[in-house]
Amino acid sequence: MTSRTARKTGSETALAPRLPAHETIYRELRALVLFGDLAPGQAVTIQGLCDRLGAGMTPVREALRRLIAEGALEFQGNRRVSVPLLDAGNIGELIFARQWLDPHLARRATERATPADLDHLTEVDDDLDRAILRGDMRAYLELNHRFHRALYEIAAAPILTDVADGLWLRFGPSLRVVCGRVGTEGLPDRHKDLLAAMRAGDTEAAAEAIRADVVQGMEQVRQSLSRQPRDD
Amino acid sequence: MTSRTARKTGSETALAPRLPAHETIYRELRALVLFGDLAPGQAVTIQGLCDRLGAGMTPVREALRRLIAEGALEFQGNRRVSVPLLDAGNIGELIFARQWLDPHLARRATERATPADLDHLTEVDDDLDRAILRGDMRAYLELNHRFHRALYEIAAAPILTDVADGLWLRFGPSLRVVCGRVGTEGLPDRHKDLLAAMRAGDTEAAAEAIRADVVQGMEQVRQSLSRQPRDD
DNA sequence: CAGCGATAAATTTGATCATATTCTTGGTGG
DNA sequence: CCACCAAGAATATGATCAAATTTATCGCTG
Repeated sequence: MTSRTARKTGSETALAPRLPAHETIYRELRALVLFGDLAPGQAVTIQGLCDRLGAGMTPVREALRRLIAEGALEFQGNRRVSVPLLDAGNIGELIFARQWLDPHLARRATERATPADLDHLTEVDDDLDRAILRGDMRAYLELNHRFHRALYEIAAAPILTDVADGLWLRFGPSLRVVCGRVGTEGLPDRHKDLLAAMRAGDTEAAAEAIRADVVQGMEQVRQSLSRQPRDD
Repeated sequence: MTSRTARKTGSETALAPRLPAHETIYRELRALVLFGDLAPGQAVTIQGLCDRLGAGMTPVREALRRLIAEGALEFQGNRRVSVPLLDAGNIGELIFARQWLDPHLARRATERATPADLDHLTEVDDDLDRAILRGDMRAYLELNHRFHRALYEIAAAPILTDVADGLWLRFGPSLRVVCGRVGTEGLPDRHKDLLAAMRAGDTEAAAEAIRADVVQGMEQVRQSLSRQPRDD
């Protein structure tokens, strides 16, 4: 990669290596969508985001295009951009896709995981448990995402990981809504089973554990959505 | 998705659709990638595209962001954007994904297809046959894509269709390279089997037909790629 | 004296902004 | 109730600034 930092004058400002503005905006907006700070159906305007994020409009426009392309936002009318509202059919598609993708990535991850990888996963899952006990929903959402992301990383399948990331962006907002209704009790956590299977090198058990985790979570979304499809 | 027709303008007449520039640029660039006019590994610059397409840089930038988000282009360094070069692992991922996605969409399409849908598919496939006989590779690529696209449309699963579109964008350039070596003979065309199964309403036969078609085509790509992974 | 390497300048490219133009929309008056 | 006008939002242009790559020159060494 671009490890050419030694070239310049010795001013290493720690963690601010001049990240482009559109990249920053993109990540902020992505987090806003992924963790439900923007509710499904909520409309956004370019200029509104310029104010909210204190940025020029060009970077905001580029970030929006990117998120629209990834399915995180929807280009509704000629004028409106909003967070997509999922119907039962959409949820069905997402369940189907994840039910296939996540187990496959879990199998690959099980085959390739190093002890350090397993330690890292365990660490994230411990944080996750603490967040659930604390009742901290936002932390739960972030850590649950981080756990699955870490699994994808281990699987080392860049294209499938991209696809999985896109799916997360699509059901993220709805997941937040569901958690708002259900609370942190009863949240799916088959991660212990998964970790045990991975440590034992049992690929099929790992795949089944993640499948159960995914299906349980997504079915909650489906039921919650069908019970009350519109909610502002 | 792209339902941006003029709503109530008095003078639409299909002459000046006033399509936004970034949308036009996006479609041109997308076609360039999808049908192999940009070879894998080829680098593009924003300003180069501004010249090539005779457009301002803002629309080009937005179109590029979109294509990068869809995986059609790769954001290599801090400065380079290029068509991704696929390795054997990437091809494996794509084969796996399509082997799951396309049959599923074919099943749904078989259940939902109207006679008019079947007629349309048959028509496209006839054009496809003529293109193969003619040895017209570019037409083959476009019509093959259009055939699968039409199948996706019938399946009426917007999210999965988006995912499938993304996969096409990723292997499109390599497909062109392969066809350049193989020629139009020996190209996969299990479309007849698929159409027969769909007419009979046999969902499983349809799924198997499309699976065979996909796997045969993708395996050709894999073999061609592994035989000569680097080619400038 | 020639070749190699490094540094510095120059050119090319990318990122951002301010601004103009167009299109939608909503309100008002006939 | 329809048409026209005004306001606001989004699109698109060009200029400007910053960064990186490339090239050329200079010094050092063999």
